[in-house]
Amino acid sequence: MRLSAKGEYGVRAMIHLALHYGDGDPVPLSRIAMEENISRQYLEQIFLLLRRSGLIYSVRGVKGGYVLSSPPGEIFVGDIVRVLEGPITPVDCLAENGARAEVPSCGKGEDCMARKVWERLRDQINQLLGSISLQDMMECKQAVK
Amino acid sequence: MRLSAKGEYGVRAMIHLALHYGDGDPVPLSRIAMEENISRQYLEQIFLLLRRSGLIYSVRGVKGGYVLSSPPGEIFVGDIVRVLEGPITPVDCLAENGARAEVPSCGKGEDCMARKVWERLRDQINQLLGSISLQDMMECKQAVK
DNA sequence: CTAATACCTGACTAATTTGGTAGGGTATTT
DNA sequence: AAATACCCTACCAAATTAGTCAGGTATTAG
Repeated sequence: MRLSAKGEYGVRAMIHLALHYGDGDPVPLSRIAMEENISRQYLEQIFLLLRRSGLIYSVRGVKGGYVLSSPPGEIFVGDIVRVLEGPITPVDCLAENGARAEVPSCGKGEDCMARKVWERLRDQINQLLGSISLQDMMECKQAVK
Repeated sequence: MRLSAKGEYGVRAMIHLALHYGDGDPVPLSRIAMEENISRQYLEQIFLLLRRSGLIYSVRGVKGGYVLSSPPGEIFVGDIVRVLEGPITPVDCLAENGARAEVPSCGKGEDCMARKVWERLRDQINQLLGSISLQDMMECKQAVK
């Protein structure tokens, strides 16, 4: 039940961008890497994913860098984590076949007793991560349950 | 944010034991492995951990097998997951130094904005997994929030 | 125009984790 | 004494993780 460094770094970097949102000019990756103590080349990989997902956009050239695509209030931790870590689900057996509920490897169907727990857990995690925006984090607001 | 097969198998196997709790005789591992569709030798590794943790005990010999150490109402999903997957924490920076709050690798201290999110997430997951017992799962009860 | 800055990309890699197997042992009971 | 079933160590292949390397391309300050 652990995020990888990718997700952790990604969230930190996005907070960093949020703090400079509205400054006028983009934040260079090298600066984020330095201040957040993350390898520049590794962070580039992370930003590649974030950019492709549309959460941020880039400006090339001398005074280039990265900018949030939306205001901090409209980007949620869950969005970031999903982009960097894939779908949030405690076990594979309920990953992304959605309402189909294809019979999983365990051979049990709807009557799998463990399944209900994992569903509840998944929903709670998603609900929590989907309710905290970058804005909330900047203001240290506790998200409302 | 995913459990490994170890945790998933472990919970399934423990539910299996719960269903036979009070039967009088222990459930052989080979039967659980077969009915749950898990490799016997892999399940042995899992049961080794569960036994050492005290959640189950074993009976050797011909009609041997495994038995829950406590009634199903007193064993919680969180206990099982913690034994098999280690402490439940979304990121390492808040793993198990407890109240010490040693300054983590990111170099930031208390004022790390991401940290609060991870703490909340950790607490919610722990609370949920700590509130669902094997008994609840057998009865398909939804744990009370 | 050109040098510097900064993004962009693919390939590679060492270490760790994961999900097992193999092959034996040991205790107990029928 | 033979069968059952737990016990334990060691090994392994594949995947993942957390990066590094070595370049490329776009833009702009001067």
